[in-house]
Amino acid sequence: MARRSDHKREELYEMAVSAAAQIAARDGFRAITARNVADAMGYSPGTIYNLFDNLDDLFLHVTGRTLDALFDELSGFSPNGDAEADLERLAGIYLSFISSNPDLWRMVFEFSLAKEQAPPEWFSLKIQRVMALLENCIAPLFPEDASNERRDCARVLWASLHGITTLAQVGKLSNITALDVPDMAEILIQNFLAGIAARRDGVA
Amino acid sequence: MARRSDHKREELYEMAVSAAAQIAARDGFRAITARNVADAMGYSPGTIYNLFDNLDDLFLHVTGRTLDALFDELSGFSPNGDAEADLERLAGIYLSFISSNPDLWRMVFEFSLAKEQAPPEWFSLKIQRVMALLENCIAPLFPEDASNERRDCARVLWASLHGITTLAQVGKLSNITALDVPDMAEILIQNFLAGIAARRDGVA
DNA sequence: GCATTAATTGAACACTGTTCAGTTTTTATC
DNA sequence: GATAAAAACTGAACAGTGTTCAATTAATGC
Repeated sequence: MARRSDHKREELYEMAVSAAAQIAARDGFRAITARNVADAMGYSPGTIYNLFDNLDDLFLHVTGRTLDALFDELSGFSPNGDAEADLERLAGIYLSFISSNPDLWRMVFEFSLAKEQAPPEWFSLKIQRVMALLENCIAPLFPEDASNERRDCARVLWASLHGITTLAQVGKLSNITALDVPDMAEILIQNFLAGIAARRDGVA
Repeated sequence: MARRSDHKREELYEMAVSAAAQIAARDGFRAITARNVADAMGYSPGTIYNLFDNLDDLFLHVTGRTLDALFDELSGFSPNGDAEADLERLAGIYLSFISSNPDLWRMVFEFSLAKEQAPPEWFSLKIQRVMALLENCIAPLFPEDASNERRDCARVLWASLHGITTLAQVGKLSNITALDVPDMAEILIQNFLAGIAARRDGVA
C-alpha cells in the first residue's frame, strides 16, 4: 500500500490544485479540507503534505491560479484612450469574472498569509500585472511626468472597486447595499475620474 | 456540578461577548473557540450553547458590539457643512478605530452569515446608523431632492473606504499598496467629491 | 541482484463545533 | 414547609479538522 507512481509530481500538483478549486467552486472554499482534496484525487491525505507545506500553501497556489485566470480574461483588453470608457470596460470584465467565481475570488483575500509574513514574489507579480492594466487606462488623464500620482490613483481605484465587490458578497450587507455592483462601480468611476479631471484643470 | 447561578443570564452574556472580544484582540479572531471562551469565563463549553445558538451567533454579537463601539466613537462628530473637511474628519475617526482594533474589525466582514441568509434586523440597523453619519456629511453637495443619489454616493464612498482598509490589512498586498491608508483615503475623498461637484455643475 | 531513495499510506495526536443525558439548584405551587 | 417543575450547568461523547510519521512498497542507481 505505497508507491504507486500512477502520476508524476507535476500531475499530482495539478490534480490537487484543480480538485481544490473545483471543491471551492461547488461547495464553498470552507469545504476544502485535506481529506476532501485527497479523496477527489484518489490519494490519501498524507500525499497532500508531500506536495505542499500545509493547507495554506495549497490555498496560495489555488489563488495564484485564480489570479492567472483573471489575467487571461483581462488580457484580451486594450485601452483606446478614452479613460472613462476604457475603465468601465475593464471593470466590466473584472466584475463579471468575480461574480462567476465568487468563492475562488474570496479565497484570494481571506486566506491571507500568516501575519507579518510577506507573500512569495511570484504572487506579488501576479497582482502587479493586473494593476498595470488599470494604470494604463487612466494614464491619459495625467501629464506624463505625474507617474507617481497616476500610480496612486490606480491603486485607490482598485482598492475601491475591491471594496464594492467584497461588501456585496458579504450577505450581511446586501440588503443595505441595495444598489447592484455594476451601478456602484459606475458611480465610483464616473465621479473619481471627473474629480481627477476637475482638479487637474483647477476647477475644484 | 450544575446550576451555580453565580451570575444572571445578562451577566453571562456580557462575560461571553467580552471574553471573545478580548481573545480576538489578543490572539486574533481565529483563537475564539468554544472552549477558550468558556475557560475565560470560568464556565464549561456547554454553557455557551445555553447563551447562543452556536459560535457564529456569538461572533455576530461580538461584531454587533464592535459596531456599537465604532458608533460611539463617531457619535461625538458633527458636520459643519464643508463636505470635504467633514468627510476627512469622519474618515479619520473611522480609520483610527479600525487600525486600533484590526482583528475585531476583520470579524465584522469575515464571519458573515451562512450563505443566502439575511442578517437579523438589529444588526442591519447598527450598520445603517454608521451609514447615516456619512450621508449627512456629503448632503451639502446635493440638491435637496436628490436624496437617492446622495444615498447611493454615500454607499459607494463607504464601500470604497472599506476596500482601502481591507486591502491594507491583507498582509499579502501591503507591499503593493505602498501608500498608507490615510493617504489613499484622502485621494479617494478629494477626487470623488470633486467629481460630484464637477458633474453637478456640468463641468465634466 | 542489491542497496538506496522516493512515494504512499493509514493510524495516531491534539484540536475543533456541537449535542445531550445527567446532576444540581432555583423557582412555583399547594 | 414539602413537593413538583423548570432552569442552569457540566462533562463526556461524536464526528470532524490539520498535521505528523513509522511502516510499507515500488522505482532507481550501481
